[in-house]
This record gives sequence, C-alpha cells and structure tokens, in this order.
Amino acid sequence: MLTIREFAKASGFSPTTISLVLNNSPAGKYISEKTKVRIRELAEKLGYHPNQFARSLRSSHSHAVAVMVPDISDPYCAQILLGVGKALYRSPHLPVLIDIQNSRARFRKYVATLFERRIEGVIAVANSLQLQTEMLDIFAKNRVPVVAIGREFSHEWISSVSVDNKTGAGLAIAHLYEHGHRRIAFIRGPKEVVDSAHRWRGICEFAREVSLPLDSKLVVQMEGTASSYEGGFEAMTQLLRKGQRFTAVMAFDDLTAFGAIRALTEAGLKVPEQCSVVGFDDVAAAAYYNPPLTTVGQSMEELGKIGATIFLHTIQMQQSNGTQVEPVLRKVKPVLVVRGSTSAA
Amino acid sequence: MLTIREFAKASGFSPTTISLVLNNSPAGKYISEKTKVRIRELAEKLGYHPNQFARSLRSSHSHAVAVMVPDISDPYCAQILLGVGKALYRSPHLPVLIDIQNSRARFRKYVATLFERRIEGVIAVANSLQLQTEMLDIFAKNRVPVVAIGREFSHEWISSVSVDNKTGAGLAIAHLYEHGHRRIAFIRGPKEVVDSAHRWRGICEFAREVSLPLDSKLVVQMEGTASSYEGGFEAMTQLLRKGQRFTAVMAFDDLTAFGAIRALTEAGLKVPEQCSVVGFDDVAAAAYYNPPLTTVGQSMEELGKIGATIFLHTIQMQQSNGTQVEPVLRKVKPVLVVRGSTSAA
DNA sequence: TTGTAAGCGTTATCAT
DNA sequence: ATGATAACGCTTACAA
Repeated sequence: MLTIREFAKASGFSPTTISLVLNNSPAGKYISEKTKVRIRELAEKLGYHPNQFARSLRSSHSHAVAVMVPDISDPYCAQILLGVGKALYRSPHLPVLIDIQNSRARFRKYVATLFERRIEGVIAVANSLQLQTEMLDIFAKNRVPVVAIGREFSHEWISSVSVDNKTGAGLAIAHLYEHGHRRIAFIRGPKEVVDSAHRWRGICEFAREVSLPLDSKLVVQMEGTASSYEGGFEAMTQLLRKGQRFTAVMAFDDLTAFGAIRALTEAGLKVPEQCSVVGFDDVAAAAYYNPPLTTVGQSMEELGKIGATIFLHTIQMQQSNGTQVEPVLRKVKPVLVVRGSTSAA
Repeated sequence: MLTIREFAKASGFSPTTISLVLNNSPAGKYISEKTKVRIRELAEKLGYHPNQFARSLRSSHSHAVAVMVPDISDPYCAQILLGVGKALYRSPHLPVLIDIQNSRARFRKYVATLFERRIEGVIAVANSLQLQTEMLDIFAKNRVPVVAIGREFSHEWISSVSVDNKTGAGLAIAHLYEHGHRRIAFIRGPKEVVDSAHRWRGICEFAREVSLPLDSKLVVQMEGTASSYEGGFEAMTQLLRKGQRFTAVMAFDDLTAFGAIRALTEAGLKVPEQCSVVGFDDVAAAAYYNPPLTTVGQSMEELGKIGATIFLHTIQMQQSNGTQVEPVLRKVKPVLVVRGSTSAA
C-alpha cells in the first residue's frame, strides 16, 4: 500500500500539494487546475488510497456510525437497514453494523469496540425491549448522539423515530368497519412489546367513536416476549375453540396474521370469504402470502431514512455549534395497504 | 476521550506498563498480578478505550472485514449475514457491512472506501450475477483474501462456499417421485442465475436414473434476471392455461413456489390435495406460508459461518506464513425440509 | 507552489 | 516495573 510520501516521489509532487488537492482543502485554491487533474489521475492510476487511520488520528473524525439491530435476520430490521444505508450513502459516514443478537453480553462487548473505534453516533433499532433505554445512555453520556428507531422514546438526549401505532391500528379497524364487519376479533400483542398498548388504544378509540362494542370474548392476549407465527396460530386456535362467531380478525402484526390465517385455513375456513384478516407492519412476505395480506404499512425503509437523517443533522449541529443538541422526536404516519385477505362481511 | 498518557497520570502507572498489561504483551510477564488487575479495573472505571486508529496505524492491522451483499433487504442475504456475524464474533475482526444495492456505482465507491480503511478481507454474497467475478479481482490482486458465498467459483485466488444445487434438486424430485408423482411440472429459474442450470442437471439425472420421462410441455422457463413471486405466478398461470395435467410442481426457489401456490389457489386448486409444490432455499417465510412449504433447505446461516471461517483461516495462514494461500472451495449438502405443501399423488 | 516539521495516540525497544 | 524515544501516515501552519 502506497503512502503519501511514496506517491509524492513517484508523481513528482510534494506530499503537501497532494494532500491539499485530494482533500479539496481551501488552502489549495492557488494550485493550478492542471496540477489538480494530474494528481487525481495519478492517484487513480497508481492506486493511492490515503490511510484512514492516519487521517482519523490526525483529524479525530472516524466518519463511522454504529447501526445497531437486535437481530439482523429479522426482516423488519433489514428494511430499516436499507433506509439507513441509503440515507448514509451520500454522506461521508460509514455504517458499522452491530448485530446484538438479542444478547446483553454481545451488547456490552460491542460498546467497548465502538468506543475504541471512536464511533460518531448510534442509530439503534429499538423495537425489541431487549434494547433497554439505559443501555443507550452510555453513548449519550459520552456525547455520542443516539437515534432510536421504532420505539417512542422521550428522553433527555435520545432522538427517536417511530410509527404512529395508535393511528395505524385505527386505520385497520376502520377498514374492517367500513366493509361491514361488526363482530371483530383481536389478537393483542405481547405485553412486553411497547407497541401493543399503543395499537390497542387506537382500536378502543375508534370503537368508542362509532359506538362499536368490543366483546372481550373476542380478544386474545398473546403470551411470550415476542410476536410470532406460532403465537398467531395458537391465538386463533383458541378463538375458534371458544366457538364465538366473528367475521374478521385484527392481528397484532403480520407474522401473527400469517399464523392466524394458517389456523383458519386448517379449520376449513376461507380467508377472506368467511373471515377477513388484517396485519400490521407490511413485511415483504405480506405481499406474497396466500392470500396476500391486507395490513398497515409502516415503511421501515422510511423510518431508517429519517433516523439516519436525524443523525446527520445532529452531528452537523454538534460539530459546527459545539453545543449539545436537543433530541428530535418524530412520528411517521402509517398507511393502509389493502390486499386480498379482507373483503366485505 | 482519555489518552493513554492521561490515563497513566490519573492511575499513577506509566504508559508502558498500561500498554503491556492491556495487550497481554509477552514483555509484560514480569508485571505483578496485582498491578495487572488494578490497571484493568481502573481502565474500566475511568472509561479508558485505546484509540483503534492509533493502534491500527502502528500495527497496520485494521481487524476489519468487508461483508458485501447485493441487497440487505433480501432475506437470503440476511440469513447469511447472521452466520457470518456469529462466526466473526469470537474473532477480533469487525464486519463492515457493505450493501451494494445491486449497483455498479455503489460497488466502485465502496472499493475505494474499503482500501482506505485497509480492510483485511472480503466476504461477498455472490448469488446475484450483479456481482461479477472480475469485480472481486481487484481485492484478490491486492492480496486481500476474498471468499464468495452462494456461487460455485473456480478462480485462481478466490475461495467459495455454495450449496450443492444438483444434489438439492435431486432430493426434491426424489421426494415427489417417492410419493407417487409421475406427471411433474417444472418452473426453471432465469437463465441469468447460475444456480438454475445446476438444479436442472440434478433433475435430469434423477429422471434418467428412474426412467421418468420429462415432458417438455410441463416445463416453463422463467424470464428476467431474478427469481420472483410474480415470476412464479406467471409461470404457473401459463402452465394452467396449457391445460396439461400434472400432480406436482417443482419451483425454482421458494419465492417462485409462493407465486405458483397463489396462482393454483386462485384457479381453485388445493395445495397439496390437488397439486403438490416444492421450493428451494427454505427462506424464513417458507415455514409460515399457507400451506407451509416443502422445500430444499440450504442453511444460509451455515454458508455464512463457513465463509467467515474460511476467511479466518486464510488470514491466519497469510499472516503467519506470509505466503499466498490456496483458495478453498466448499460445497454444502442441502437438506429436504418436508412441510405441508406436498402429499401423496 | 513546495518543503519542513510538529503532532494525533499507540506500541516497541532500550536503558534504567 | 518504568521512563524516554522513535515510528506508523497524514494534515497543516509556516517558511521559502
């Protein structure tokens, strides 16, 4: 690997000139255009790549951002990563993916790694409760800006972007109501997942508005700490066993909805003809399901983009003003995506 | 952020001692255990994190590996990343996720970034043809070890891990055959995807062995450059329109199978009662599908783990021997995963 | 325009 | 067990 001095020797220019040109330094404004072009050409041709370690050491800028996810194989996270990546792409910042694998131990190990690498910010997917607020404190305390994605935070230092769960749940139930459904069953999310409560509130509010009675016999509470296909299957099986009549189901999220549809199908009930089903999230598989799932989309990609943008703003403020920046709190509007799993009652 | 000298002042030990202890240097063997413990305690307490840039500059070890994927939001990639992450976790290497987004421009930009960051290796998910062999050459030429995952390579410098597509396809068709299916339809993958040909060869070989005639009227070739849900849907619609009888379908992969099942369902045919369907890959959604999909699993996580392990071996060899290392070529045995989408003819 | 030299934080070598 | 010092490659102020 070429050093700037070797490159200087080989090209006949001085290290100073090379550095000025390659960094577009203001001090280099009197260097002739010809020289600049020549230097860039030669750098390309000889394969000179300035050593980032030396650069960072000198400038104390790492241009690295940690992007932290509870589980990389979760499509919800993947979509967010996509958005974060796109937003960061045009910036000088390199995302460092940190996959916590829902493990405290991993998190702790990575904290050290990140400080050693002088990370300039943390963008954390925080939908899972595994990632406690206190865990992110350590970054905020060290003046590393933190943006949480997917959980409604209110924290002295931490910014956040999340979907408006209440409105989303409202959209879903309104859709069913408008299609004539009156006996609607609900599969509530696990208590440990913050979104559950917000979504339930949206449902209650809509029900009150249109004076739709919520029959507690049609409500099932999922157990466990995470939503899942199996959970949805179980919940629906339970509902069917009770023998209650209903023409539609609102599942906590898409995976739950998949499980529910599967249970309905096995029981010989056709979706949507005999029972409509709505999900939440709009994971990629929702569009491919059999039948394609009507759901509330929260554009994870958008969440990611917004999160990254907040980070970029924050870091820019911090570096120009030098002041601690107020955290930003954003809520994204959800969108109803109508597909084949719902029909008129 | 504390420097080693500040930490030395604050702790009363010398920078030398601190460095020796924190790095477990052999030269530090005569330092008392008590001192060692004390220094580690204080480092923790005062939050001393050695600056990696300085360290890397000095040692010319970045401990960074590029993990390159064509598209982070593809679950196939996500599963591989999971495996890579797990294997790398216990090593000193930090994965740097590079999401190419199927774009040449992005690839080129990242190449520069990676050289600047003195990446020590590249682990690339290469199932998509977007990632050409020649593109990876630039790393290999600069003595950066490259491991390709998901494509059978034979290259002078590049190692690779991939599933044995031929055997996999053989497993799938054998499963159908053993369940009494004789009129089997095939949805062949796009010509641009390398796997397609290998899988087809497995099918032909099995058919020859058991003297099963392959009726060309039951074979559809997918168009386009990638497999997809829509492609499967189209292909199946085409098959049905021809009016040919068949009791089972082998789809190119899981997404294709989902599309095919959807088309069958819409045509009023029950899966698996009236038509069995087999996929390939075993993406996460396969287990959740309606009905759950019988498929050939290729454990992407395993592929990732193996890929990362090959990298770790290679880099270790390279650093101890200093010699160029022979590339490793590994094929992973696929596994038949029987679920609900297939039954006896 | 270019050369010189200091300094970023760490580690390694020597001498103490 | 420690202190002094050089070196890793780059940027930048200053001098030429």
